[in-house]
Amino acid sequence: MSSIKKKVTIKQIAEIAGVSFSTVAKALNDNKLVNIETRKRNIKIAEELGYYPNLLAASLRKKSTKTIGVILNDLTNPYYYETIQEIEYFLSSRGYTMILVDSNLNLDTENKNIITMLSKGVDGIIISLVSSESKNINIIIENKLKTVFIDVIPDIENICYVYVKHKLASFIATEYLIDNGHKNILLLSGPIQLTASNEFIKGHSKALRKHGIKINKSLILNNDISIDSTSKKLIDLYKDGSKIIRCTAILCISDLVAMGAYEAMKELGFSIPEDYSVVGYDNIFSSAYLGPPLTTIHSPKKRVGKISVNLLINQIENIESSERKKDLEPRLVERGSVRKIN
Amino acid sequence: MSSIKKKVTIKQIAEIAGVSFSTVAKALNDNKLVNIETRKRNIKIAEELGYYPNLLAASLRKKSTKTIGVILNDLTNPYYYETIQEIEYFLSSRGYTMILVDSNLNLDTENKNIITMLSKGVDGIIISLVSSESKNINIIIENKLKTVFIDVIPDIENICYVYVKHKLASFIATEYLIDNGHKNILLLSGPIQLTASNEFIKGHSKALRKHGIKINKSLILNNDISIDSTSKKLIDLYKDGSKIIRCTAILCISDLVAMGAYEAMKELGFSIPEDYSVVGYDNIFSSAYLGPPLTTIHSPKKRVGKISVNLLINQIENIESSERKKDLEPRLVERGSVRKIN
DNA sequence: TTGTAAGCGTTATCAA
DNA sequence: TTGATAACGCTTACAA
Repeated sequence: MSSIKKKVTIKQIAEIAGVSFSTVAKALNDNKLVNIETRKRNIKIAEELGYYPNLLAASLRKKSTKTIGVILNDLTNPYYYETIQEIEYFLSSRGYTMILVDSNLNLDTENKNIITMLSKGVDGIIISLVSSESKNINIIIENKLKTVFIDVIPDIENICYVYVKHKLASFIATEYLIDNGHKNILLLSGPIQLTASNEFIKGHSKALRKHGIKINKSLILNNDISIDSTSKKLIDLYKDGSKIIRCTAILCISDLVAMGAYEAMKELGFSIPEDYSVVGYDNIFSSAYLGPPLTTIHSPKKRVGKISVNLLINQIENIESSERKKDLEPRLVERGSVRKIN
Repeated sequence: MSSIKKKVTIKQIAEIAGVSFSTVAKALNDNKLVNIETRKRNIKIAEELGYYPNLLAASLRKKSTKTIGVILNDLTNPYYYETIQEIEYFLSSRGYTMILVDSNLNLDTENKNIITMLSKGVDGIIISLVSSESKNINIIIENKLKTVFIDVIPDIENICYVYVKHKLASFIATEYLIDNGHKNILLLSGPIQLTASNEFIKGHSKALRKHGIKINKSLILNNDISIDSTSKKLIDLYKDGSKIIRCTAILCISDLVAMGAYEAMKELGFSIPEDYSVVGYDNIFSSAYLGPPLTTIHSPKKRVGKISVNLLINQIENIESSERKKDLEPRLVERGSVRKIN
């Protein structure tokens, strides 16, 4: 009320209410042991004074902050945006709040981020690791930090994770291309040190094998997952007269990469899908609106968010649930970037 | 080291080091009053034990959490993604960390979010309000919460904000369309209660007036800022035989709205820019890759993030800086969605 | 039903 | 140069 008011605490409320501050504390927590009248009166006074609890103090005492950390390996990737939205949504509906940090694909930053979460006392984290084999995993385990891994999953017993089957994604995509008559498929995978890159290649190879198509290693490329680097790569390849251009389709490990392919084709004067068919992976927000709309493998990004929150909170609140691992399946979304040939 | 270790505190370090815990505390904070040797030794022990400070305790005592709250009115809007990235980046480079919450365009949720930030003791907030006239602003002011307003700015003395001139945006866009021969421009603005919607209309009208074009109120529409609702609206309008379709250009308050226009045109069998020219506003990530690439007014989303962090931290750390208000200018980005007519 | 008091893990003041 | 101690604002046994 007064304009020079200091932050109000339970002690001040206690003074006004004429009870001890511990009674106020109980009252504000709606403790049934406190007389209903006292409770009401204290709550009323608290409201009038504009009281809000100091959660730092409470957390210090209770050893629970009701906040969880979200550590992403690359916030720049639009892939994560939908997941973040869902995480925020479900977290808040469960009474939690989110600290969001970016590791910038850097192991040291990731390490720093994990320590920060520990220091700030989060109840748990949801993390997409920079690498599935980093030492940073040890910090998590040694400190018994409750965590759900998403996107990149370390190969460790008994961890809790939500995964999307990358191998299946490229398998589906490749079969789809084959069904549409494509035999010369250029595979644009990600950085070679990324587990996901290799899995994507495996699924692709598996589909080729299944259909009796010879695997041509020169048609499998590892490159950064970004529009610009993909576009540049493709243009360079073309200018160097690579035979890669004899392919009829391009399968990309990410819609971002597919967008890079779009850019390159535009630059080179080819059109999609007339000259080259393109299939992406992720189905990010914008893919449906590209010219032409991108045929892609949908990754259930929102479900990843929702489920990871559930797994994590169940862990934290010791809610009965044997589930600790979720492998989600991607699915084909047919749009306009693939042409049937024969 | 031991597998059943409890969280290590300065007391345990003190015991091992054979000094008092307060000496350890000073040592770990690199206090020069502590003997250099003691300092080194304590730090070494801390490292060996895998110590990390309990920031809850420190914050409670120091009254600073080194975390700032980011409260967005609609996390679902891709517009915010780049801003979030920048905020995270600059915050972390200044040693701060971010709590991110979504108000879902709901005043009660916004209120709850602000209280949460207060309770969690954030050092300040960056907020895009649900409404520029909400009572929630009072909570912020009464509690002297350091804040930077972005995107929607309340009309109040002496606040700190980063703004993008919406009026200028639509002015630029309209002039550009006029320069390209368009006189019948359909303006797709946002919800009528949004200040931004009105400013967008004002800038548009100003440009029309400047060029002696009569303002036709029936060509100004208020509608939700979303792809689907825009698309639906336009299709309905067309089917109802509205004369709106006699326009030659559509100016949209957001790229999202422009995307809705794209969808509608596709559905209706019109093509852009041949049949209708379209101009957007925001220049979100995907706009450059639409078919055709969207001509739009670029909003400096990243700069909003960067500057808001600077203004906020300067406030918090009492760094000399008279700046409290920043009005950023949008600029035209010509791409392929506008046709020159005569 | 209410109150006392200890404790959460730090920081910071003052004394030794 | 180091140590004792109070304090930050709350929760929670336990006592009254």
